[in-house]
Amino acid sequence: MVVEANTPKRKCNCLSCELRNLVFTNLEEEDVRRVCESKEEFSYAKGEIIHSEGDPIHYFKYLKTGLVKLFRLTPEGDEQVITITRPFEFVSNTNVFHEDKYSYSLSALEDSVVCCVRIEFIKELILRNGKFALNLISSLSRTMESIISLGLEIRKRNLAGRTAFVLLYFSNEIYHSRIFELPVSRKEIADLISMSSANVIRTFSEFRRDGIIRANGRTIEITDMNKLEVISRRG
Amino acid sequence: MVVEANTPKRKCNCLSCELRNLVFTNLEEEDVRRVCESKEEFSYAKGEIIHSEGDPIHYFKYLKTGLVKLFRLTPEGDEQVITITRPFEFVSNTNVFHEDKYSYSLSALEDSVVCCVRIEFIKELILRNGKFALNLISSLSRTMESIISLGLEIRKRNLAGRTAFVLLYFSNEIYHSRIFELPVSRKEIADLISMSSANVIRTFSEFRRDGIIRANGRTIEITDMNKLEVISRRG
DNA sequence: CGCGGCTTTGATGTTCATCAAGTAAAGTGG
DNA sequence: CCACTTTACTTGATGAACATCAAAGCCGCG
Repeated sequence: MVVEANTPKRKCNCLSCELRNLVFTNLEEEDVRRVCESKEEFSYAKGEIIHSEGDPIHYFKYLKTGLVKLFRLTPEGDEQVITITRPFEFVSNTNVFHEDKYSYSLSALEDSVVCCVRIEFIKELILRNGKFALNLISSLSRTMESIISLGLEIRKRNLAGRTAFVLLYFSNEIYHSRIFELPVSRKEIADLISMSSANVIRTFSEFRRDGIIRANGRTIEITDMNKLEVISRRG
Repeated sequence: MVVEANTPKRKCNCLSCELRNLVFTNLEEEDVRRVCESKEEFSYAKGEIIHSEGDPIHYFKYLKTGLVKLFRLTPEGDEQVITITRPFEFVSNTNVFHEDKYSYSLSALEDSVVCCVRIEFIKELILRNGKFALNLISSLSRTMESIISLGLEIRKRNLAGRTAFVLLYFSNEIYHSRIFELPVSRKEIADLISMSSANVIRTFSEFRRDGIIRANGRTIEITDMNKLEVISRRG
């Protein structure tokens, strides 16, 4: 699953970027032009590593298109998945501003495009432009807060509740559909909710037997949304 | 344990505050003076609520002295403890900049003093002073990152590992001593590590039987640091 | 075609929550 | 200051939840 990064560069025009207002709001046109020239846009194929724990941080990154998985490795070598998110929800990594190395790894679950701006440049903008700084703080807080909240939601549930919660998460937050293609293996779901993969699979099977979902490989259809929500709520 | 807030005000001189460099570094003396005049300092007795989930956010707060517990209530009414921290480690709440109401409650585990600055004033400083903004981003990231990390550490361990981890956390991070007074009940530890209080107590008893700790009420002495670290590492 | 990784299911034992009962400790009102 | 109440703590017993191991099926890829 781990593919070595092969990252063709592209360029788009930041002035007309639909994500401009996510981070680069409140900038003069002149500054946007400078961001646009200095930025680098990297594409990653499904499965590629975007960066690894311990890599030096050079860029402020945000996800433009695709879907990514933030995770870390335990000393024993298994993965702990921290979050799985879409663009708009993931602005940069969590520790650009207080560390010089990444604490967590990031990989692409779907083909993804990541916009990278040299971190010194971002810092310069913060120093010069207060509105930009204020907006950036707000985005970063939102990103980190949603990671914290996800952790709490997982921690308070049992196996069935966690599994239901994750299915609803994909359905409601990621794909906005009752039918979707899981972007992750059963094992990765297990790594996200801190349970064994065998038991995640078993729970899927139970949901299937109870007519709550239809599951064919990675294709999932939620057939009884109410029941799934009940399980998630008091599981 | 929940005591209604009774909050005498005090004033100190920010120019000579030992915490000045935590947040209010890179400010002109004039601005520090303005912070100093506008700020309000509240004292809370052990057990008092500093603010509750849902309260409107008026202040940027940071802990000056004492020890606090950040937590939230589940719909079923039990507490989930998010973190327990000392000054320097806790700068404001996690969502001043992207919400208008608190997501989490905060209470004092020891007599505590909280410095409060009107949030509009902080925003004004961010707008005017880039160095201040950059430093603040760094502090906020550090705070949130340590919460995320704590959650991951807890999630990857079992009952004994979590209990050992928490004891080491108090010993190493909070009290810097092998002997200390627990600032929390067994139940609160259970709420932090997401286990039942009966089993936390049982684990304490096992540690006592195995000569790893001496526990007399809330007085804890770690007598076999190595063994506790081993349990924490692979529990 | 064969290999290796992901998935599935069952069997087994460990870990954990829950219930219950009892003790200690700490506040409360007379 | 003592009786009373409440809250925290403690331990055991029981069953439910979960991890682990093992075997077999499936699927994609070289």
